[in-house]
Amino acid sequence: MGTQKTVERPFFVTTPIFYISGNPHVGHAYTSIAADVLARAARTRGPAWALTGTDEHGQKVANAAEKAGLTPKEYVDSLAPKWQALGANFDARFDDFIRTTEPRHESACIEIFERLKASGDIYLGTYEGWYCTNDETFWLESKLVDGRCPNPECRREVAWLSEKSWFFALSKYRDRLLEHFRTDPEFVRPQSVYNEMMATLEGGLDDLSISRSTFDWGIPLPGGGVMYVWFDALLNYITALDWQHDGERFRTFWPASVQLIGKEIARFHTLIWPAILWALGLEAPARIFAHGWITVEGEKMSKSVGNVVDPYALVEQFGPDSVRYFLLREAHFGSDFGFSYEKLRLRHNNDLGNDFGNLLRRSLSMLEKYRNSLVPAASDSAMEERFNGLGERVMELILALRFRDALEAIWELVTALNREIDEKKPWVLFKEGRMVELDAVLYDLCEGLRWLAILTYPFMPEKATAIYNQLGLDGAPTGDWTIELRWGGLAAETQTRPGDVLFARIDAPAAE
RNA sequence: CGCGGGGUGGAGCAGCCCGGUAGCUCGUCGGGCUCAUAACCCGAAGGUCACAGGUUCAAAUCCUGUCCCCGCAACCA
Repeated sequence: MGTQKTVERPFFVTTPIFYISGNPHVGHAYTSIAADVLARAARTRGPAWALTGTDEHGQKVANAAEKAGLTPKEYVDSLAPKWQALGANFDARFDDFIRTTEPRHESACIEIFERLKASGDIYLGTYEGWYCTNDETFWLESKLVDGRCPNPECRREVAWLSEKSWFFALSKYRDRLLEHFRTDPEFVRPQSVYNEMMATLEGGLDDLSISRSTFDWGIPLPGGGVMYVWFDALLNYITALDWQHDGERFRTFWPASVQLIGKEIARFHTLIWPAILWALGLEAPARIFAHGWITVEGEKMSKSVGNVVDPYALVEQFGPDSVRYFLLREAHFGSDFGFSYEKLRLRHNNDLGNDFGNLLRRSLSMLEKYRNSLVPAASDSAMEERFNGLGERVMELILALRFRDALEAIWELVTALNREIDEKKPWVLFKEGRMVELDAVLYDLCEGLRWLAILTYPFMPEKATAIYNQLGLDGAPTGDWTIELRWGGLAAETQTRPGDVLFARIDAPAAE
């Protein structure tokens, strides 16, 4: 089972560090939410660490800063808080947020550079290619359009340039990468990305130029030039753990359990990154998972197309938990996913409002009417047998990043409880004075809801906690599932506290 | 011959790697219930799994070919 190695040791999950220029959109939130769900689930069973951050070097940042009339440092300092706030807006709690301009990162990067230089994995060579001075970019001959810069807004003439550059001996690691891919098919997920990277590998790898000398916004290298932004960016995953001083955090959490990425950066993470780690004598991450893109009406979100969905507006209208639920329930993690407000609204109303929220409400309402809001004593229940393996199943699905399947499994319990009410008809039992039967139903409802609070917590921490509290339980449902998820865990005489509607219905916007 | 992803009941998707009753959500139709957020429960209709060949006792699933859609310069998960 591929999930084994991700659960038996301290759990470490990362998002890519976000390139700081530009604005956060739902896609960034999507990655952060997924990482948060993994971390929250993992924390119920042991130590877990979630890392995110910002990628702040490079030509584009320097250009943008200049345009804004700021130094690059001032510029990135002004933007970083916006990215830190992104996770918080969706209740994604990271244990650390690293910025690549921090001393802890830069100094570790230099040390890595020096070490690899000493070992021969980094060497001085010559970088040649067609260079567009306007874009300050090298282009492959095959990309040129009529021999000119392929950027449609540029299209200037390019010049053949050759400069001294530091190289990372990537090609040296090709065989080991091939071997690694073959022996561990779970290393890169989903399958489509694995296949594509495998094909790239089979096609051969070139050494990677890792220094730039045409601009200076980057980590300065001894002897001049700056480190290529991608090389520096990848290193964040270990510099943040205090690799440099062989810190306890590093020793505890490396190698990473799951590194989440968007599929467009798979090459860097699945080929270059492991090679760098091996060059340093470290282990590759256990798994790299590339999720799909959120598309809008069939197109990838992009600023130029103007179809970017603003994550803050979504949170404001639906709340963080509904958006979290929607993205993970509706999308097949790993495939592209078509976003629409209407789908979000329907999930919010149907799954969360009608099925789940309403279940809580009707249950606690009956308990209030018939039993003064006091939980009856537990008795034998058919629910126990049917659902006793649910926690294990859901945990396994979450750690396998099958979020949708996990939520579907949880919803089997939601449906079963709603059906239980219909079949047992507590209002009839009450009228006829069949109190033993009534108590049995009411107990199952409350206990089932307690389970649901625990199971949905990683996905919807705020609402799950609210449910937990309405059930009369204090704190948040973050306990160890193997202990908490035993039918009968809810104590008799617990005083429930029916509260507000959890997922208020949201009506469709009026037709124009 | 550039690379890759995809074409499954009205809509959106799973299943395909490891062939063997085609599954989920929404929508539609019919019924039940009244505790509840006009919510809940049950049942039904509806699919030549893009098309054509092939392999097989058996193919949505494997192989070959064809058609159509979408990504692959930049911003960027």
